Amino acid sequence: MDSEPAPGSTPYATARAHGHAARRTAALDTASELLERDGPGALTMRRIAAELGCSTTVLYTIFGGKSGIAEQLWLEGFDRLDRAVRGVREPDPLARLTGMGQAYRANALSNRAYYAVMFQRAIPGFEPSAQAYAASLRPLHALADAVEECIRAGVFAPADPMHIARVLWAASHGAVSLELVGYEGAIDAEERYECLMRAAAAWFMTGGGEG
Amino acid sequence: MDSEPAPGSTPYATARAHGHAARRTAALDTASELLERDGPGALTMRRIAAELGCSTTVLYTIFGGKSGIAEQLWLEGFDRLDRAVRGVREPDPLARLTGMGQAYRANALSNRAYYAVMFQRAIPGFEPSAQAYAASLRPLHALADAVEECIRAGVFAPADPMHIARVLWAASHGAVSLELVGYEGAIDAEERYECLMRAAAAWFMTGGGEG
DNA sequence: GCTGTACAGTAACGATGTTCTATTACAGTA
DNA sequence: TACTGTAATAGAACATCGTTACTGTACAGC
Repeated sequence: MDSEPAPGSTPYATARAHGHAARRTAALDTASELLERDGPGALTMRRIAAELGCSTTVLYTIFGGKSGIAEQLWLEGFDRLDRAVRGVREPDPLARLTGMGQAYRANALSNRAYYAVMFQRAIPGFEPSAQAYAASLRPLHALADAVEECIRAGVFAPADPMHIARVLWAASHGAVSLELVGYEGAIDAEERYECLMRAAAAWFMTGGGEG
Repeated sequence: MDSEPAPGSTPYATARAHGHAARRTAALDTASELLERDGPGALTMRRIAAELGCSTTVLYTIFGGKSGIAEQLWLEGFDRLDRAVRGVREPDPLARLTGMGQAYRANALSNRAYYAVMFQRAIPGFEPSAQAYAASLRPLHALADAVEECIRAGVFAPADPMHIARVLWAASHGAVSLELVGYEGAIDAEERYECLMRAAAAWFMTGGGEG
């Protein structure tokens, strides 16, 4: 889409001039588009290469293999989630926390394919590296920060913010996961989600987080 | 399920059907063993046939394809879950409900591969049929029954039992799902799980289920 | 014993991720 | 300018997957 080579220059020259970076981002853009448009099943090395106008060999030199591409998409998915969660700017701590919950669900619903890659092992052979895993914890830390402010504001009883954040994440994830799989009908999914969030929040207000 | 030719119940037809049924259960046993031993990735038509000592053609005549086998395993997974949940025989309604939650987690932990098939789309092309989906709701109804008794006993505030059951299931599923994926460390998984269950239960005791 | 049909085994087809091989395009030198 | 070396690429090949066409075979009914 960008990085049009100068007239007369060959692909080789372009790759060399811009380093692999341009080719790399172009490949990731293609993979991302393919993932969102046709789902994880359509994410094929040959298809990425075809849409990119090169052979699959290039993908192997850049990413090492399909797992390399999968990991980048995995990271992109968590980055989107992180931006969605951190984009909630409510001044009130509890409102921010519940807003983050809604942002979590909204992000999952509008990035279903990414969510499948992140949490449903949609790309068969892929397992995230420890490095990628560590990076994926950023949204959880954002949640924990909001929880900590709730505790400081006296809205939540004193407890380990990270513990509470993990519980809240698990609740959100469970509701959204079942909704995305199409389980138990999507009709009341939003109501169910908010009910679960309220339940968890109420519990931590009364100090249940300590037991 | 059916596949009985049925027109004219000649002894040969029934004998053939019996042989058919025997091969069918043998194939499912092999598939199940393969699934549990080597994971969903090892569930291959050729491999099932090899372990069974026949060609893949047989599997296609019996199950129609890999999706047919996947659906049987899917149903078996939900059947195990159902048996685990209904096996809780606590007389006290609330104790039974929390016991069911623990049974849910225990069943998932000891049937990881099945859980992956059921909730993580571990078999790429497989989508459960509407029939299978309906059958998979049995454990949810068991949960709803326990909830209803909690309401009748005055432990839970009056509300739609199915609604509460779904929320509880979502919470359980979220915690277990993250635990199975290896997310957020498995160290405090049990504590986290119980915390979430207590939070949800407490919420419905105070009548949060109506709002 | 013969015929027809339904099933099983073999081999093939298309597609996948991955790798091997040969070619090509460029940079640096004499 | 011509040569050499290196890096990247394309294309075909390999192993595997789900699936299916073809072929033989074994059994029920006459």
